[in-house]
Amino acid sequence: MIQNLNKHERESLHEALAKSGQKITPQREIVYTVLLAQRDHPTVDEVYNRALETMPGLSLATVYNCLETFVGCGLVRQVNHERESTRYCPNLAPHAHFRDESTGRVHDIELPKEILDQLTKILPANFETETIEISFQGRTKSSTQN
Amino acid sequence: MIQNLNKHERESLHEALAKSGQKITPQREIVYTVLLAQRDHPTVDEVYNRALETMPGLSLATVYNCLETFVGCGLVRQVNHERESTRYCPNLAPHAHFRDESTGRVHDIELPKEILDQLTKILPANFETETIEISFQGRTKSSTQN
DNA sequence: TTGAGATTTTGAATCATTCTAAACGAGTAA
DNA sequence: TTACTCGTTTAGAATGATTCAAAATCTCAA
Repeated sequence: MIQNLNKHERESLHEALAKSGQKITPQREIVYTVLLAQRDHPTVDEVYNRALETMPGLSLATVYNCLETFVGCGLVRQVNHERESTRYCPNLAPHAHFRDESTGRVHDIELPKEILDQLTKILPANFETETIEISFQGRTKSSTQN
Repeated sequence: MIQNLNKHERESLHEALAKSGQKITPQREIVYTVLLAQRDHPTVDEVYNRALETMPGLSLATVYNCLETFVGCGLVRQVNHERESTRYCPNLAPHAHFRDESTGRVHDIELPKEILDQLTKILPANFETETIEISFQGRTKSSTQN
């Protein structure tokens, strides 16, 4: 079952929403809770189904809305791979993603600050970056499967 | 108007198709020609409309087919940004993409080999990469607009 | 407690992409 | 030449994730 948000988690949610002038709603709390509970980069549909267990009346559109709101206030990142359904990730530390083609799973890859710095340096001077997305695609060589 | 393929370009097309056991067709030549003629990362629809000028009967499905074929034989790369239409890019040198939010345009950014090397090093040992996608999103600070 | 404005809900609409089945075409064997 | 085979193209239908619209409901500041 899905744990409630702890004090710190609830605070960052409320803070982030307040900062961008949005309201706290049960739906938003639950969707955020679902994201934190299982950090496996779920799709909207997966979030929806997990959230339904706690709030049976919840609608899919609301999940879309909530997630969009979270992305808007920087609480959550979108993960896009090819044309697949968008996935969502509450890991705010700079990181890349590795998508395992055999399982479809997405793994977070910690991203050293130096590399990020170097990356921004390859841009022409007048290019101002807002977001950088780095995604690997490949396979994991079994044995110690992650 | 769209130039024909030069000798070298036609050769790489034929070679790539032959290597993966596929046929040379007028449609494929035209679609490839369109891609080389204007390297602005067109969407399928844009490619389709440009190609129609040369081959009025061409169908959209065929453009999808051709582009998929090219990606399959490594002649062309897909460029995905968020949920937008897939764009296509005949630049085979390793490079990243910068998407200008104000214009929607996508710019190629040359990618130094060292950075690529460093990037593959941050992966766990058993992760085998097939493709890496690096995309920046932001704005260009006018003045010397590119 | 109230009212304004934000949010949620349902179901319809959109739109890029994929699928299907029939027609076509190039190359090969007879 | 003719027939055959297979990959390709075509048109249109189908799919599926996402967005939209309008009405109902809720949140929060006053």
